[in-house]
Amino acid sequence: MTFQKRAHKILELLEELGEVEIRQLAAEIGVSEVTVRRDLANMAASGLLYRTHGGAMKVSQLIKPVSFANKAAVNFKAKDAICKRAAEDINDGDVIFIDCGSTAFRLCQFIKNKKIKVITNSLPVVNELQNSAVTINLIGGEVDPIRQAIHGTIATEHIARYHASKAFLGADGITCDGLYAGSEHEASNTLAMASQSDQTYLLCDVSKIGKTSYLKFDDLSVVDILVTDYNGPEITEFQSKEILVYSVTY
Amino acid sequence: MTFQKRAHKILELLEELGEVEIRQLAAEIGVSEVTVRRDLANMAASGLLYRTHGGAMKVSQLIKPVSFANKAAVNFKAKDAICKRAAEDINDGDVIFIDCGSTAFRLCQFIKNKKIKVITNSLPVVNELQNSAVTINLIGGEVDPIRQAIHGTIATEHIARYHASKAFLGADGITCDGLYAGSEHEASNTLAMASQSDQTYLLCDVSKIGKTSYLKFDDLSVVDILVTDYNGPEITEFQSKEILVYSVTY
DNA sequence: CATAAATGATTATTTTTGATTGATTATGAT
DNA sequence: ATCATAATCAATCAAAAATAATCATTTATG
Repeated sequence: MTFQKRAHKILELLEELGEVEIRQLAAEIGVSEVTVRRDLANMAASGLLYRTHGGAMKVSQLIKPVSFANKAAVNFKAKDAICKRAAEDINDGDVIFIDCGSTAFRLCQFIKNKKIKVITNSLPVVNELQNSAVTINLIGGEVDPIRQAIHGTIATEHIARYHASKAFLGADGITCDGLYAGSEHEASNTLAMASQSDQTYLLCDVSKIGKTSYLKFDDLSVVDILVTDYNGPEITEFQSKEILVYSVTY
Repeated sequence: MTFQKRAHKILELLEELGEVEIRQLAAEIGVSEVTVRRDLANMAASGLLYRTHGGAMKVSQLIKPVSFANKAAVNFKAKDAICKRAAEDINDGDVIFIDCGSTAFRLCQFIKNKKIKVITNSLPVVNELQNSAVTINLIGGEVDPIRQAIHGTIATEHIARYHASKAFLGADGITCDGLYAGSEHEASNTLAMASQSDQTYLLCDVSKIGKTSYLKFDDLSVVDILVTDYNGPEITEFQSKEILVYSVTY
């Protein structure tokens, strides 16, 4: 039983039940709880599900605003520190892209009072910024019910009609070779946003650094600034590729 | 029983009852009062409810933007009856437009189990159809924070790229002379949806019949079917304009 | 065969929960 | 109004459960 097969099974059960327990999954799939936990961590990082204490639930079942439930989210302290640093570069009057994904989502809390325009394909971002000072443009297209984001060719084309001063992007993994995504849709949206903005920020907590996923979609050429809580040896490699690195601590 | 699950339960009970006591919640959910108190503190901090001595209260409707999502909405019985009748015409395989507005929103509950594609510019519709059998396409563009909908020229252009078999539209007012809207944006979206679908249904409860608003945007030529709880004299006039009228009672 | 990756067992750490206790707040009688 | 009583609350602590981290073992892969 490979990871892909288990992931499929888990998503199936999740779709059917809305929420699942680790105990239950381990028994159902026939692997140890440790493995299930690892799988869930992976899938949560890709935005396929929301990790709870003892199990997982569908992202779409989260209570809105999502920031409420997210207090217990994976690695949220690192993500908050990253986003706080990134938000310092956002000024009134800016037009920014915000990518979908749990990391970029945490940017919302730091920009609520800024007079900016946010263009996003993430439904949680829209919900979160609902009653804030920012004006929101939502990318149109197919709704991905699992990731809670807008995807598809129409979405990608729609992004191309906008232009922003800064883009705040996420990725499933990043190595010195490039960026990795969990799905083609996400990759093309991320790339589209990058190409339509003056500066692109990549928000990556330590768990993403050095990690690869099934689809490599960029050789790091689109990334201008990497914001991360990681400070290991790869940092200099990123810098040698003309990437400015913001190292944050918390 | 995780925190998220309890939060759901609490919000559910709160929505139903208006206010709840800690004793009651503890018994209902099957956890200690201490835990309930902790949950309520968390939720109150996020503005999901008001904490009272011994329990909690629902936050006032004024503060919540999506006011038409709950049963307290205006005239909901008539709207439900209208939408129920309209939903009978929706079959598996259909592609339909759903307009923004409180009336069309109530269509959601009747189509959750249909295998259809819904194209909409209404954020509450997207939220409501989240865990349903339907696939959703969201119109892109500017987010109107008051109406909870997407509008603007990009939105109108985006609608033009789709085609649907049926469109379920709303209006601020309808007379024998035409349709009235409260804003240009809404009007152009409604018109765009109408022109891109084979059949257009207008969902209007009695309070809209005979009412005018500041912008007349159509002379009834785009309306194929009017679904309403009104059964006064104007009905024959609508019929004489080649509009099929579904009169519902409740 | 050697290396790398994935899995499972074990242990330490963290999170969650519920009980207890003293402080605070509401209620009603005077 | 004031006080006494009862209820609720916040804080602390301990137990249980879940998680993260480490290491050994198994399984794949070149």
